[in-house]
Amino acid sequence: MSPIDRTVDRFAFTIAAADGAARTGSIAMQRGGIRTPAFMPVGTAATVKAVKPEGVRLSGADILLGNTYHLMLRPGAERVARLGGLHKFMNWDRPILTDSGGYQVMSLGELSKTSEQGVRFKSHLDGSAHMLTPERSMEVQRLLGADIVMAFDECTPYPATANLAEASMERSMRWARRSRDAFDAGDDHAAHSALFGIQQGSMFEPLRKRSSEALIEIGFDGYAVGGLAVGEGHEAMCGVLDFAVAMLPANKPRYLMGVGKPDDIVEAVRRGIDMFDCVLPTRSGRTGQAFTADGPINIRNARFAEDPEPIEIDCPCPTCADYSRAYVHHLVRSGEILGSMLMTEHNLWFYQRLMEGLGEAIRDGRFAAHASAFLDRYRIRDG
RNA sequence: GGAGAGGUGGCCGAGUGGUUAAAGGCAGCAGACUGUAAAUCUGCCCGCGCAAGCGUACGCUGGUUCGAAUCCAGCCCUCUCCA
Repeated sequence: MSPIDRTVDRFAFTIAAADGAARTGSIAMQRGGIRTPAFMPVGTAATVKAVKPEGVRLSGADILLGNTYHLMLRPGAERVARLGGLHKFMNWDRPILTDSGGYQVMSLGELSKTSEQGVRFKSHLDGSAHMLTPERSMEVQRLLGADIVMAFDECTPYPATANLAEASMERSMRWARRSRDAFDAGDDHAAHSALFGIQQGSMFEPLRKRSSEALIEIGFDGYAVGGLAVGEGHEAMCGVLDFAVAMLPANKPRYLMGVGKPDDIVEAVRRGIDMFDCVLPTRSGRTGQAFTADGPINIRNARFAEDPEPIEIDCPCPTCADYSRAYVHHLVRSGEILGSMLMTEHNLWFYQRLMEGLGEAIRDGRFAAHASAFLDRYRIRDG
């Protein structure tokens, strides 16, 4: 059984150091601490694809992400609960954050129908009908045993007109209220887990502002920025973060959902974001893209066929310790499972090292220099 | 020796008179991937050319036809079965 240490605070965020708007610290939770800025690997279906939980932990991750919608359909939240909860089920005893299904409102748009009550999904697996409401999303996340529960929202599609963005945001705020109420009714679960609200408002500053005020009024343990990295591009996203982050309480963790590429993360930390999740290191690993300090490379490219060097020189990850680009190139091209495993492992280590480097720089008061050095090097493509 | 089947672009494999530089798959060369409907998707893929286009091309050689990968004749080769 996953250890829950009830002598530890349910949820305590401490900022150890700040440099400009960037900050570093930790979140204490009963299943373990979370160092910030944090990157959470995505384990949608109760698995970070192609890596065992022990491998995820070795990369340096303190927390990972699971998904309400996917787990509700398969294997089913009640089944996971009968089996002792998600931590025990997947053999990860540290904190887990579960997304509420809000992203699937957008990504499965053609299979869903939204109303004030909630969202009716047609399962992408078998076409069966399912209803996800704020109340049901809270219940599913409680059954899973999530440590950080996300309010049920709608990830507003991009681009959205001001009118549509406003209507979508306002409904997400009503759902945030219902999420809060339903979460608080979950007694024992609520006693050792945390609830985050999600800011929406698309690209519009007044909407982001109103969303923030609504969330703060309700009160959450942490605040997420949602509805970004949905096609607007790096510059536009940074433009929104310029005003959106400061609208959220400085003494609570701020989580930028679904982000991102390494340069997105650097820019978001610069603006005061503490937590991230993204499928990129895992998905790209499976599709042949490896992240390096000199920018991403596609390991399938012919130029790596006889390259005896590791994916990234000086990388301390287990893949780079023992395997050459030529070998991984061969595995990925051959469709061998080990190729996905080695690539994913490297990318997860890269992301965790990125976060560590940012935290260190903040502690040392040299964030700006560190960020520009990183970005300069990252944007020069590896030759 | 007899009977039958067949030879198409790097490979496999559609195509039986014009809309075919020739479907599709694989391999190859690149690109994309952001709260995972993803071990996925997209583009290119005979030569020269930015392009229009030109040149080559469906075993080989001839022929029929306005027009042939497709029809005819001969030849070469492969496979299966029977002796």
